[in-house]
Amino acid sequence: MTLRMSTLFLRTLREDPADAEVPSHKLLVRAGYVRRIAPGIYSWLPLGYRVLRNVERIVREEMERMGAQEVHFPALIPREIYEASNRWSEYGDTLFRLKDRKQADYLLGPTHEELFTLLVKSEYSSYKDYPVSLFQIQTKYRDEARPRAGILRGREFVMKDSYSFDLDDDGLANSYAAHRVAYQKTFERLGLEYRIVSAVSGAMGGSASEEFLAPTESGEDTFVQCDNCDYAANTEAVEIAVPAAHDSSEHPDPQVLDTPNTPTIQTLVDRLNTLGLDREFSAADTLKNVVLKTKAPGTDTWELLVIGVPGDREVDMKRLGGQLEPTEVMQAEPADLATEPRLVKGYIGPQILKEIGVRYLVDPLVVPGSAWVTGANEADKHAAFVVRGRDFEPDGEIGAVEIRDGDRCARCGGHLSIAKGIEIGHIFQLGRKYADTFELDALGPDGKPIRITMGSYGIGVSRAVAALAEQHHDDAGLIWPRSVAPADVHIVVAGKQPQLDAAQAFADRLDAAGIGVLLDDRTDVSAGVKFKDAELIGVPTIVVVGRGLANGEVEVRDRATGERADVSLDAAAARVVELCAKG
RNA sequence: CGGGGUGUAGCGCAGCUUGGUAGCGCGCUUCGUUCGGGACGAAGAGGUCGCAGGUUCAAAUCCUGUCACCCCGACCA
Repeated sequence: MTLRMSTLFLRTLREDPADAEVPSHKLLVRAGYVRRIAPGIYSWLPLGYRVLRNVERIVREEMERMGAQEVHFPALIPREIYEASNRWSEYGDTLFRLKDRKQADYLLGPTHEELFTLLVKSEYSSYKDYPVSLFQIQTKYRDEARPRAGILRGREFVMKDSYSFDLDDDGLANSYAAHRVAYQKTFERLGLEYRIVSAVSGAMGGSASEEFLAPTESGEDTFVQCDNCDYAANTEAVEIAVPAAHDSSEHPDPQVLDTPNTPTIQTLVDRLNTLGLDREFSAADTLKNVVLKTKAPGTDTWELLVIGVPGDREVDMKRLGGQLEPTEVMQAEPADLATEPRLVKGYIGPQILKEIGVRYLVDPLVVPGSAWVTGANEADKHAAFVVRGRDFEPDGEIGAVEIRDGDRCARCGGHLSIAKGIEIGHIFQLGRKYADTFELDALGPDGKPIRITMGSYGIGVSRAVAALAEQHHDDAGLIWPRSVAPADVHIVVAGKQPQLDAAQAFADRLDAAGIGVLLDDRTDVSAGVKFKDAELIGVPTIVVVGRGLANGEVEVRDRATGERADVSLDAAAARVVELCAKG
């Protein structure tokens, strides 16, 4: 089909919109793909909607190829359904709630586990029906605290979500693996560069969970990757290599030191090095004990928790929070500390925590048998040679330190580096949470019910458009992969009537061959404007019908590489057809 | 929720300190010239200066309140 720019509903902008920060947002607005309606809510204009539909099409094809079947649920959902899973209250402010004329409560679906589970429950009852995978491509609503970056994080967005239903864990593992492969194919076809990273499985325990991240500067997810092996993980889930355990007998007995006015690690290290202790101390020799508080789900009381990390490291609250979920964790405030007078701010050591009944977890870097300088639980005093396993025993280990560039890979010892990415997909083994909630059972061959186990899989469809724009652009504009581009070829008419006529005929010829054409047949703008617009819009191949036409030639340009070639009309047509066949 | 910033024409901005006829660029309309890298000239259309109240002879400008939006953080599949 041919889109004519003389009548296309499109207005490109010469300048970046004032409210845009990231490249995808700037370019999608400038090129006339989307327009903002409200924070995190966007309209899709003709070119943008074509890209969105192309992404949808590829996602749909790959889902169907792996055997999932498409359904479509309402976005408007009555409260009762969310009440059953307790999410009407649990979801909090992120849920869009509304009332109908009878004052009955409704919500706009932020995700659809309940509806999928209920649908399967209502239709299927025998083990012979399973396994089954269902998916939908749907508009989701989440009242995000802070929408940002255009369509990267919106309050209304398009998502493909699917669920697998299996009779046992092996079945679930198979469904999970099938989705994983389908996602790899999908993102490859979309032309998105991605990493599969291990994620925290969260409250459901032990099950596999992986995220598909598109590496880009503007991403909001931080992940860690090894430069030597293929290990990659979300910073919440990352594990880093730790030194070997020490033999605790090689350390001298603990020794209390006078360290007045040393409430911070730096002041402590400075002081240690003036004591003439026969060695140089650094922050890494100290054990920092950070007081936090936690609240288990369903309870109302906060409990103190002390985390021990090497003094040269910060505690990463995000990483910690991810592992402790669904328990909430926060920094303890002075008022919380005051409830336990034996905790002396700035001089806390783990030696007494058992005795006073405060839970103590250490980062794995605090290896068994290691000796530390740490607080002596007395103002202005620290203790040296405090040994894990001899002078204190933590209640457990938890990865708590902020990961640094250059930390070692737990698998191969290679260097880890930190990168940012956009989460474009997430697959995880949900298990029986919703099956339990809704009592989703199949009747087994022995006449006994079998509780179904589920997997949950999502692809951010509209977000993928933004991720593509982030990964595929240059200073001049967008550069779409052919698979999602709003057209296959952009024909620029640079000249008068003969050029226009020739371009029309050329467009018709390509159209007949099934090529998507964007024809710039505007007669009221200069060639320069058309070139700029073509680069901004980002169709992968540009054909200029201009002065070369006198010799029967047109110019074929590659948007990505900038390569140009003057060729005959026949050769140009053949070239375009060939390029599209490859894509 | 905390911190920072911005609201003036469709878009991007100046004007506000020191109150006195609301401006610039892009875009838009008409005519002419130009026509392969965001052309030129001429003539135009378009704004309750976020909203409300106050001070004043007079408010885009000063004061008070309020709303909205953007960015950073907290939070969040």
